[in-house]
Amino acid sequence: MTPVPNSLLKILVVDDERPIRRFLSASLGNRYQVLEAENGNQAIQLAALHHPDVIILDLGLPDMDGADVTRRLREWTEVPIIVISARDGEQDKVTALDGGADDYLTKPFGISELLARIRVALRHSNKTEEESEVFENDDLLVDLIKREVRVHEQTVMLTPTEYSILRTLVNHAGRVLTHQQLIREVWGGNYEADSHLLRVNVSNLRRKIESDPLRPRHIITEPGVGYRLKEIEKTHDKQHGSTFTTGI
Amino acid sequence: MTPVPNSLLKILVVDDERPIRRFLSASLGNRYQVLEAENGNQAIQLAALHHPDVIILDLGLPDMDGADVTRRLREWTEVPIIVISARDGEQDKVTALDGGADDYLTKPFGISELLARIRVALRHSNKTEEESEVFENDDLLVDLIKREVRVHEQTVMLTPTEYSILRTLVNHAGRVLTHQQLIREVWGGNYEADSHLLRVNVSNLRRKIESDPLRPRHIITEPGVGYRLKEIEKTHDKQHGSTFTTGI
DNA sequence: AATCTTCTTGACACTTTCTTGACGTGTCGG
DNA sequence: CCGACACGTCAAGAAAGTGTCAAGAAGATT
Repeated sequence: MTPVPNSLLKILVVDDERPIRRFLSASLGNRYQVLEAENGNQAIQLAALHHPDVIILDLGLPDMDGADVTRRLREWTEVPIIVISARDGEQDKVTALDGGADDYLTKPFGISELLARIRVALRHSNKTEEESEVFENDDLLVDLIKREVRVHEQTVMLTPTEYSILRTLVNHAGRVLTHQQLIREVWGGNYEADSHLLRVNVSNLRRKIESDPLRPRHIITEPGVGYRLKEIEKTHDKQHGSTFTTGI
Repeated sequence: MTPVPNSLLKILVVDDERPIRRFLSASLGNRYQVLEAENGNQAIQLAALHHPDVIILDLGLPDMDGADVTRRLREWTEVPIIVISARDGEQDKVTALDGGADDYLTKPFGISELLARIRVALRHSNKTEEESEVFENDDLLVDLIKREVRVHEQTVMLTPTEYSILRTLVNHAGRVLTHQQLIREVWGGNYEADSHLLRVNVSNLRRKIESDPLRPRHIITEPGVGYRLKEIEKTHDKQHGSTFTTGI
């Protein structure tokens, strides 16, 4: 499990026809790392496992509807989905786009157009990720670009899972993340929700980044809900405020 | 308390042919506020002046190339640009998309497809916007996105049940909720109707959010019926104004 | 194959929250 | 004035959630 897309960008190609898969793989293989799936279930599994940067999805799958695949994926990820289909009907396009797809190409299409639309999709996701590249609060500093975490100017080593949890919290700093949301984001969509696993990892994470793990100041527990990464404190409030809120 | 954007979203239509502008304006006018430009300079001026949420750009403009318009716009804004063009060549599409456009439609196209692609573009830009649903009345503030409750600017900690009750009341602020409705919403549909349980939790909730629990000003008891959350000022959503720079 | 790190699972102590029952208060009609 | 009724408060046991330790499993590296 590699939670961080460090080097080559990954593209998942979903199509039931082998020749088309091979053609796309060959066309994209120069620039991207290509994963292939031949049905919907395999697509969802691979997406959960590898966290691709773009998904190219053919609508005519044998086991499930393309719209179902999109919906299932959208439950836990916002990876750009480019739908390709032989059907040129306007209603098909509207259904797919409203169902969560980001683009729709009608077969046959030129490979350079597909590449250009992939670049557009990547541009979009890059933009959102760069919004919060560095998080800093008090003695904690998280650099999402360098993948570096510092406490009191000291670099600390985190395991991939720990870093993945922290990264997710940083991306939604200040907001409560439910156990489910964190588990989905860290372990993938089809993982059975076991909050115990999450608790152990949060415990380990706290031991590394909290100066007093018994009274955590960064990763706040929201009882019954999940966790929250505390943002910059207000100046006039000198007590460590009980910025808690819980709910279902 | 609707998650819908506040005012009407603005769309800038750029096309030199008047009939097409009129047609698009008529088609989009139901849902969006439409601005029209007939050349590149006008388009850039209007974009700078009105900050539209989406730009629909025809490539064949009299005064400047469509690619130039895109480039000029991209110098200062990341507003989604949907290019429409009569030219179906693949190279045209690649050039436009790599030049900063977010989508490319070949004329003639169906209006419902255009609308769907506009929704996709809006979905993308909305993703970065931090909308919050906030209920505010006097000294009480409930942020349903952050799951944060404040009284007198002080964050208070609520248990999951308490928060669930308060959230239900906020969602129907001003209206009376019967005991049955609240119990069903908080504990689930098949729960035995025991209003005593509800009373205990409301009591605990009041102790936390009412400055004088003996004379509650927010959660009003409607004898024999249920409870009501008093509202004076309606909810307000956070705007996506450029005046707010939430630095990390 | 041996070693190391990391992940996962189970057990346990601890804390918080939920639920129940008892009791007090206030209102209203007889 | 009294009883019936609905509501609010308190306290204690039950239930659920949380944090930590430790040992085995899985995977990578050498």
